[in-house]
Amino acid sequence: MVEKDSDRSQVKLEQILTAAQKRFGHYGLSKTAMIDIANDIGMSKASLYYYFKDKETIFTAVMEREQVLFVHEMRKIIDAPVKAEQKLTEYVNLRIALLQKMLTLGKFSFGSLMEIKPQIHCLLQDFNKEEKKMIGDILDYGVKNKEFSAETTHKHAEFFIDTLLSIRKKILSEHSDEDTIEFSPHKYQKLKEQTNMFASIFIKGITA
Amino acid sequence: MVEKDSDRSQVKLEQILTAAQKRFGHYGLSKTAMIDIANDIGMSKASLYYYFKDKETIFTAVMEREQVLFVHEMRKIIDAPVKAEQKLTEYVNLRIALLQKMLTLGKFSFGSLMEIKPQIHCLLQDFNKEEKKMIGDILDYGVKNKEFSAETTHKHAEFFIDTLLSIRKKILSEHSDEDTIEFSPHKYQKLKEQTNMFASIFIKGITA
DNA sequence: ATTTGACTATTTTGGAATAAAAGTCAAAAG
DNA sequence: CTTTTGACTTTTATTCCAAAATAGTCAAAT
Repeated sequence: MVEKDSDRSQVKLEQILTAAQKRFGHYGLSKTAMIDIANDIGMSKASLYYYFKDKETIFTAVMEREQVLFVHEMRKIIDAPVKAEQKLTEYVNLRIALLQKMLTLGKFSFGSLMEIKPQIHCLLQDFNKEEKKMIGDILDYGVKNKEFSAETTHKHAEFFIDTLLSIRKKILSEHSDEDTIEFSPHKYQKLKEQTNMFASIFIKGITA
Repeated sequence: MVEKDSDRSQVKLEQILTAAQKRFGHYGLSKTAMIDIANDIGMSKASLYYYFKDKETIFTAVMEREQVLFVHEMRKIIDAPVKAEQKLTEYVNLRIALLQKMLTLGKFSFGSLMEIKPQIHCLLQDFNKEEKKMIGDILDYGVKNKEFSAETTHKHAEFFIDTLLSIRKKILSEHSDEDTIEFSPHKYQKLKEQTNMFASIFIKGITA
């Protein structure tokens, strides 16, 4: 594994992640072989292990990239001078887009993959916390603005994130014969409807 | 299969269902053999097929019993002269109790069983519709009483039921290593908290 | 510091043999 | 005619195993 962060190393790292992301996007985690990624960038398989501990770590790194990007987008929304209500709505829409990326990326079933691989599970859990923090910030901002009633914003943020996750999981797991999930336009539509409805009722429910 | 509904037949039917319910409750659907049920009531396995088409039908019948009981309880609540808000709250609590019965009964994973067995899937779908109708009635009642804002109660009822289902499924599927689900006190508590919070925010969200 | 071929270790796959349970039916019992 | 059953066939689940594929290691080379 690489220790020193030379420019040369950084380039290689990016190269690997980009190739891996393409493979994972097409074939999913399990059906992508390390040798495939290596061949794509004209490298030997063994070299990959110089840069990354194992396959799971590469996958995790790819996911993390997307998450970081998402958090950046969200921070922009959080810092924007608009009503808290609008921030929540934008979050919901942006979150669906992220889901879409994650799914086409991994072709994983929420149910199986997450529980088994500890590293990925851990990453998602951290991200979940980050999300709750962001929503908590939005709610606090809404309370400060007399937009929302001043209740336990922490609990509300947790509830908001958890429920949205529940909705996503349920809709995605419908009709899943195999362990791969296809994010059909129908599911996309349904998910959008239900999450938007949830957001709108949630907002009304906590409005001062 | 039995055609004529003699008293004698009815007694046998009940006997089978009761024995089956015990077995399913202890060992779940897949780990309960027809021969076990037959032995429990001193009958030959072949006789069971005189009364029921197949194993799945027995299981379905057992589940249906519980559902019918639940609907009766709910109708009592719906007809009671209390605020719609209270009716919704009572529904949520009663619904958790039903879930508990269903789970100890079948030890099934929502994810696997339901999709595969068409008959059970169908029963649950019908029950789902029945639930939406009941909640729709409560919402209509609430609108009539000026308790709730007069919006599309039908859509709201659907959303309410679907979201509660999502929440149940997600919490139940947490940490499920095998395909059996244990309804631990911890999960029970969590489920209660989240569904109650959802109900309370939902009610505020649609209150006039 | 980086790369790799040759290596080992682990996982997955497929298939055949086996066991277990589902489901059928003709004949018997009441 | 209704109900029951032992003996039967069919289907499904389990086990075992060998072969193939893939993950991951390491000493030597660049």
